[in-house]
Amino acid sequence: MPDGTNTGRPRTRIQQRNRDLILGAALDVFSLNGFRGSTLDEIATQAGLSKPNLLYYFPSKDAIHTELLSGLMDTWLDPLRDLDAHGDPIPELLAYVERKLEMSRLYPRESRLFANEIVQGAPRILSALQGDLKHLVDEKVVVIRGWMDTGQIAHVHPYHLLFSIWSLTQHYADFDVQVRAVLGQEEPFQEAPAYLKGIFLKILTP
Amino acid sequence: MPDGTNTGRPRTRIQQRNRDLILGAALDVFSLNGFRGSTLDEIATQAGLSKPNLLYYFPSKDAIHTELLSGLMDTWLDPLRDLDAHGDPIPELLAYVERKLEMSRLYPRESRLFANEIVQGAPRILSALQGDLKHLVDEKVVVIRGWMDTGQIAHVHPYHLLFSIWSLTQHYADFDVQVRAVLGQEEPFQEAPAYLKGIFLKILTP
DNA sequence: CCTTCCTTTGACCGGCTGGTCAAATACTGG
DNA sequence: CCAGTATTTGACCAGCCGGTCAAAGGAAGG
Repeated sequence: MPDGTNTGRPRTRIQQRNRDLILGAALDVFSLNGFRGSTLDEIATQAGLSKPNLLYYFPSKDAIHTELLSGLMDTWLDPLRDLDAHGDPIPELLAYVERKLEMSRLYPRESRLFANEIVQGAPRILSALQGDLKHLVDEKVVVIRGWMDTGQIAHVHPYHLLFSIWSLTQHYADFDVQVRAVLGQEEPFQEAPAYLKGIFLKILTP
Repeated sequence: MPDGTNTGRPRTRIQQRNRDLILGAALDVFSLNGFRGSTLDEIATQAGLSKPNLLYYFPSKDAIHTELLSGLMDTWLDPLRDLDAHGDPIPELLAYVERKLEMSRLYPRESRLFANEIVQGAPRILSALQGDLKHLVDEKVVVIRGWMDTGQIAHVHPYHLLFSIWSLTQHYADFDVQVRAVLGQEEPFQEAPAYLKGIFLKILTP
């Protein structure tokens, strides 16, 4: 019956299991090759299912990708949502940096999926970027500007400050190969938290 | 005659022109879709040539990609090479940041080509990362450590410092779509130089 | 003008692409 | 155990993929 499965039925264990298998495999493949560079055969093999079986659960390659992206968008913005306007500004921002870095460490595939999509022009999520993302950012920038105006943190361009946080934290997931090639033995995530905390403290201290 | 054209012959105007056309078109296409997501037909169309004509000048899709990457690697590392051990440390590092940011502004396609390659696991340039790149970085890190030990700049993890510079500057090329979606009207490269200069001054001041 | 070499192309190839379908198989409630 | 439904699959399709090739078209020197 599945595919879109818009009928409000509750989804059986086997449906749940196979959808999870497919989405997991698709995350592996899409995050490594981008949308156009990935094939259904590869996803099917990775998931341990046959290709027609994939298409029994999802109507198309596009649908799998869209499902992944839209499911991820929320999770990805959660750390920013949790930035508390009523918290202590500097610890609050440092905690945000830490949460974002933790996302890179725990969910590198998700980070790379986004990176691929955006590097390649964000054809499928541009509207989400201009909508949900921009609105959330605008809202939080008001908070940050407030902290700056009351002298609680240094005055820097708030949008570019957020870009810095995204860029620096996601770098450890997206450019993992390069980071490891340069570091050699050293584990990237051993020093990264302290390093980032240190530099953002300098950036934010008034 | 072309293809590999290992014969030492000087290359005619028409050969030069068509090779340039192909490499330019390939840069457009590869940087937007990654290697596997790009097709020879697309590159040929973009170059205004027929597909067999492409393959008259380059032996394979792979060869075009490799040519682009290896040609780019040097250019990409030039700003770091120019970091002068005998210069004034802080201005020297800020100038490096500026050069890297300028690269993102002027050569976003090249930046995205690298980003695609590395995000996707750097299958074709891993050895260059572990070789040329690592050696150059190791060499410059010695210089930077020297500056730290003599108290001329603040003590921070030198490798992660370089990652920061790469990450922050390349972000404006690689995530251009997202940056613009969030900023709305404002031109990213209007505020970016001053912003980055400001934060790196804070990071580096002892 | 002819010859020679460089350049361009249309037609073609086997293999892979996303996707379909009917038939076979497993699972479930009665 | 059976009926009915959910799941799985082999065979298949048209179109695209990277790449080949023989033959045609151009340029340039003698």
